[in-house]
Amino acid sequence: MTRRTVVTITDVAQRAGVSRTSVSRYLNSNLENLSSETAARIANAVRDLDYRPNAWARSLKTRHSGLIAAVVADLRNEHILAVLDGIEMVVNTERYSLLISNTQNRPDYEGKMIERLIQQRVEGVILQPCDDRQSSAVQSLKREGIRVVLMDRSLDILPPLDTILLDNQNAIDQAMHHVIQQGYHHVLYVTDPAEHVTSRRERETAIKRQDYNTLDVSIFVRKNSDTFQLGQTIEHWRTMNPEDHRVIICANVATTLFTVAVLDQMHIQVPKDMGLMAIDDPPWAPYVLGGITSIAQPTIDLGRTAAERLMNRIQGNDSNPGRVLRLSGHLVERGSTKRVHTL
Amino acid sequence: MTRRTVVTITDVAQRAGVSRTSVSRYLNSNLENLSSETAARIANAVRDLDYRPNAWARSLKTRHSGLIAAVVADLRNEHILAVLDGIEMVVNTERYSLLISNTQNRPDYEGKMIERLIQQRVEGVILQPCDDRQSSAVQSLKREGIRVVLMDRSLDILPPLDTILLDNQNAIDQAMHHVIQQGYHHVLYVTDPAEHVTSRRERETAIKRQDYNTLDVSIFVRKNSDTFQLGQTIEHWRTMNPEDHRVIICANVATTLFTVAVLDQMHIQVPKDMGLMAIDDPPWAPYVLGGITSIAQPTIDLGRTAAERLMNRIQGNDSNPGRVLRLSGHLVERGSTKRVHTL
DNA sequence: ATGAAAGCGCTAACAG
DNA sequence: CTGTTAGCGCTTTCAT
Repeated sequence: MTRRTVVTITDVAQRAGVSRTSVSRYLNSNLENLSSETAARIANAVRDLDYRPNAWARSLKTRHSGLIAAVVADLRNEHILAVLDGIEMVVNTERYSLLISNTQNRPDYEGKMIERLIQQRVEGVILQPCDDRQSSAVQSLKREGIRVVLMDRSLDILPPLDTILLDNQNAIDQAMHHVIQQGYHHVLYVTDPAEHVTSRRERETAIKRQDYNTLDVSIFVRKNSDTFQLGQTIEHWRTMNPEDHRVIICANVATTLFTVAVLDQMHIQVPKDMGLMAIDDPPWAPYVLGGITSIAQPTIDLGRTAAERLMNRIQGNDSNPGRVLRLSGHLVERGSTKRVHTL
Repeated sequence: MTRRTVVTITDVAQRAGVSRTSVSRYLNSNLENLSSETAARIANAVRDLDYRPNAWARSLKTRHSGLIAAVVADLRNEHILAVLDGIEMVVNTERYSLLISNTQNRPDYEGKMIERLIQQRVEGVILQPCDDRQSSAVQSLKREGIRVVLMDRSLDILPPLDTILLDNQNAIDQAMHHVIQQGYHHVLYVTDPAEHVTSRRERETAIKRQDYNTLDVSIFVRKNSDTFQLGQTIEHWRTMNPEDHRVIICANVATTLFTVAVLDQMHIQVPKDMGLMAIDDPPWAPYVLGGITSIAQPTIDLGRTAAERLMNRIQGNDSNPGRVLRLSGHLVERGSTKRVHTL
């Protein structure tokens, strides 16, 4: 093929008739120590030879790879797209490259992937941990001097790492207040298993607090992708609370889609038969069920902020202790919680 | 911090009381040339020191970085998620790491990013090109011996590269046949500017063919995110064709969402006032407008196949010429094209 | 079966 | 302002 033998800094130096040092200086914009004449000669040589510095060799010397990694729990979750976009923007602006790993919510995969990232000598990792207990991989990262920022979910670790989260407590509060304001009495909260996922746990805990004392709250935890269970639960819940002040709150995008599917199957009318709300506000929310009322997450900001925090640590002070930052969601009111038969 | 001085192969060798060569052999599973005793000693040393090989140093020697890149045109496009997921799976299985770059459909960004990837010495690139003219970056990749696979969109390049595409012609045919079968006469095709994006162009060309002679086809090209233009167009189109055999076909997810928003604003009923179809089938399609009829793309397969092709070239025969593979979409029939007032 | 030695392509003191 | 020298951490002949 056109696979010309690789051109190195030595080739450039020879062609320009200077030392490799000078070429190196030129490449790193160390122009103070270069006469404009040599600089020009080198520039030509670089152009002529179509030379590109080898990042590996450079990294080996400088201990600076220009690599950042984002380790996410579920790449199929639409929610993560905007977050990744936010990350990509920052990373790119800082002239770093972004590695992406998908752990599929499996701690064992997470460990393996982080291990590989360490060997790849990434400079920093933005991690959405899939299990709050699994901190050994993170410990390894720290031990190797790799900066870590937690995103979307946290980890029980001391000293704490920089962590960017949705203010889940606040999000649930906003949802509950809205629901109360609309005059609902019975809430069915549909969520994924909280177990060791802090975001889910925080939301569930918030839901369970007794502060919303006018509300009767039930919780449905989705075990698998079988819609039957939820259908049964909804049916039963409706029968038990026949007086129509019912609203379902979905914990995330996945459960929202899941719930909508079930309601669809059951031919349940929203908001006539019951209301529906969601945490997180995907682009299609306005057009499903006459518009789904939701608590929108600052998704891009989540990513952007996480990346900024990370870059900040990489490029300078890694000394100050990690801080937890909670970004607020905001209520987006739509048709799915408009009560119809108010009595 | 716990930032211990980095441990190298030399440390391991010393601790195990062997040479670096032996350690290297051990790491690369060159066990033929190692007594099981030394192997064990090395294994211990590795464990004790928590040693991790440095990928840069290794790459420098072996010219094998373990890095693959996916360069996509728009990371915010939901469609790309599934594709990336497919890619990630394969790449990960092959124990490579995946870099992701977002060109935001800007050829200048694309060039810069590819340039960076070359310096990063990735072994292969999966590219969704944002402009079919811009091939200089791709030429550079080839010149550096980096394998390239095109995905979703193609490029006017000779000799052709491996290319994985949706069979756009076929997708449009399926859509048109469905629409005819449902008894529609007037089609409004809503698309993004085709200019130098081959997927859009192929679809538009297919739409324009005269084979669908029972159909009257109009085309709306979305210039910006302003909904007013499309609203006007739809209004006019409806007035011109008052006899209700109208259907809108959207070229992709973005235009579908856009069109749905406009129809919503205009209080147009689907399928009562007009039908709607979409190319591509996002997860929410079943729940919008009573279910959007669509041509589902084999998104994961697109990604998976592209990655497999790439890995295949990397790991062996790069000799055979690039081939173009067109994957078929399939019709998913839903409520949005159920004609109501059939005469 | 094991080790010595020579680099991979680059940068960074240190001299001049 | 420029070049010489010595590595970064690893692999790989080539001896032994």
